[in-house]
Amino acid sequence: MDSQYLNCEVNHENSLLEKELLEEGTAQRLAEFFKIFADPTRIKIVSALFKNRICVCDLAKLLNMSQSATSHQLRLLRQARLVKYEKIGKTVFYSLDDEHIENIFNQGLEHILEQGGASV
Amino acid sequence: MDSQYLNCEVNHENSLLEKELLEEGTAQRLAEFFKIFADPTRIKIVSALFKNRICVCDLAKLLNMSQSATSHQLRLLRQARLVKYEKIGKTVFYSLDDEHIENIFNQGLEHILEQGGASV
DNA sequence: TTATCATATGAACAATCATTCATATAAGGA
DNA sequence: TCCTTATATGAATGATTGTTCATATGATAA
Repeated sequence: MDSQYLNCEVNHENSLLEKELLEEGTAQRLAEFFKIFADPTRIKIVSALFKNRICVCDLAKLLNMSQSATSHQLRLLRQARLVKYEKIGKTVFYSLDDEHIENIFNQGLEHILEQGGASV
Repeated sequence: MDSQYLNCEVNHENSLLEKELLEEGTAQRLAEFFKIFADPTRIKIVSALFKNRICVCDLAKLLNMSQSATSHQLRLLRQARLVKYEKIGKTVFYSLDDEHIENIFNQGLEHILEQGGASV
């Protein structure tokens, strides 16, 4: 680890590689963002909110999960500003709050559908 | 947990909600897919491969990471079929192998750039 | 062959994370 | 007021994951 330069024995003209690498902070934030989609429960929540405004207790029943688990996941989605909520009486309704979600979600879906049974 | 139906005391006309929920298997595969983008190291690898074909040792230096760690991450990307490789002599060159990556990646990037400093 | 370089991989470990359990808040109804 | 309903959240726990370390494979050079 003494050289700053790219230097396999093989010499591949890579002098401008460093410029193409995402900087640390950006990579971190981007990873944080994708982490939100990296869980089946949250994926299902997002898919449920796609066409509906849903309260927590209905969502919990729909997911067949505890109210607590559902609420914890909604908190993550809230903190990432992917959902917004609206309190009416005792009930809190959640809905989507980002235009990119639909695109990213669908592209991911397209990907896994095309791939067929290509998991390892 | 005795009722299968959506039944807050509040009645919100939700009778068709169940159809909108992604089924378990799909949600799981989609989450698996996004999990690959959910790590800064892999994000950086993908960003580096965007415009280049790179060998493992150069990539390790570029990331300032050990050869082993780099190789482990490349294995995940390989298993997800997001990268392909080409062995030339001792050297293995990796490159991107999916058309959706660029779109998903850029949409994510757009998202975090728009958001500014909106982390919680 | 023996040595070295490039890469891959199993095991171990620390860190992160999703869920559960218990409890808290806050709104209505009796 | 007291009780119930809807939601939120801190702490604990089991599972998952990224990295390191040690080692293995496979190719080239001497």
